Amino acid sequence: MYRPIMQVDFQLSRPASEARIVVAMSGGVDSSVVAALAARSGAEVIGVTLQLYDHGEAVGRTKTCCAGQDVYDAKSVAERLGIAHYVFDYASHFREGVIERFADEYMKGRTPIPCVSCNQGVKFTDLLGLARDLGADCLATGHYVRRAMGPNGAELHRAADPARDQSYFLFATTAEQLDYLRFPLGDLPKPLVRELARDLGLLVADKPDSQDICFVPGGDYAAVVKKVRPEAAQEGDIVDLSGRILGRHRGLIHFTVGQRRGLEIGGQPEPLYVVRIEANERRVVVGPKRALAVRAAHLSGLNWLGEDQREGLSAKVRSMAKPAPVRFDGTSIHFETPEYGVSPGQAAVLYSGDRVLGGGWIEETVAAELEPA
RNA sequence: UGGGGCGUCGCCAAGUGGUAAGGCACCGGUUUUUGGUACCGGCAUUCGCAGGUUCGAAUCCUGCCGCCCCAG
Repeated sequence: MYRPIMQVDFQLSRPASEARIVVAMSGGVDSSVVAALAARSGAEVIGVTLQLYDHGEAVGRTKTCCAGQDVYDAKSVAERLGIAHYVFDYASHFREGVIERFADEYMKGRTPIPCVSCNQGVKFTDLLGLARDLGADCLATGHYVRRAMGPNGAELHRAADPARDQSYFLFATTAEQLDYLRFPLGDLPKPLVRELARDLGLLVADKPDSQDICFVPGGDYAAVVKKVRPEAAQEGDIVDLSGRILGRHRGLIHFTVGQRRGLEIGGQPEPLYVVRIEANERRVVVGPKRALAVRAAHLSGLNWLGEDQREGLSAKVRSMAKPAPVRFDGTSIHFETPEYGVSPGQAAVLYSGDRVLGGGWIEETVAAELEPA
């Protein structure tokens, strides 16, 4: 039976037959399909996989990206597609730019987003530079996000499938990087991508989606942080909003603002949540849910992709949240209704409809004045 | 060693004769390319211990143990 092979537009500035596309291949389903789609486009395709870390004995696991098994999978896919494929060792870059930074943020009482650091550094700086060196017209990745051409150049938009949207992790992408990047999966629902993978006979078609932090094998990120920064395991007090000591904790790494579980403090009439983390005192401050309400957040490291728009915006303070209406004054976002669980170190990404206008890192938050219950 | 009170799951706590609520914590699952959140499920055959009364007690009686308060 004839099965139509989907064609996607790689938005090239010259005929595909003359173009060269570098595809970032993690070894997963998504980037494998991107490679396949690129190959179908008629352009010369070069698959590149970055070796970012090595789990050693953990090799063989299939839930993480860029480990031994994944490099092998990427290579196999490239072979089947008949495209060139290179593997580069960026482990030391990754360790410095992502893993150590991740640990240091926790040490400061903040909650990092390693995926953003990785996109900013290893992927969109190192790998992107590599693609340019290889003379490619663009670098294509498997991110679920859309790149659309607007009056002022390339724009970043949320994925068509809101359930898969990864725009949150790409807010720090600069206009220059965006100009060179391509995200062929942004318009496709995930099930279709898997279907394509099967139709193409890719052996990774049924590989499980990646989840958790890629460089943390068993989900125990605290163990990884302790390995890099042993001092991360220092104990401290857990206090309530008035400073009363309620208990002890086994290291700031285990906590993030808005967190409920793991405090091990019982006998309370209502659940306690981490309200803030005082790194210098190694203190975790907890309180009732209403104490988490935040009405504004101060941002740093702003990256702006849009025009100077400040009204009618919405913001996401975590990847899988529905954008909340906000006002932006240039450095802070002000929520129309209180937002909960806003943690320093996380990102605030600003949208105008489906378009990503930019975003920044949450430095500090302003508590909403709520009536005591 | 006079008086009073209390002892129910890790914590808080209902339940005073009819065969153990609930909350917190904890555990598991779902969701998720960050951390979290949320949701779903699990969680005392047993009520400080030992006897007794009763068809039947965590609930009544007796003794013992432990803790608290007042008075010393």
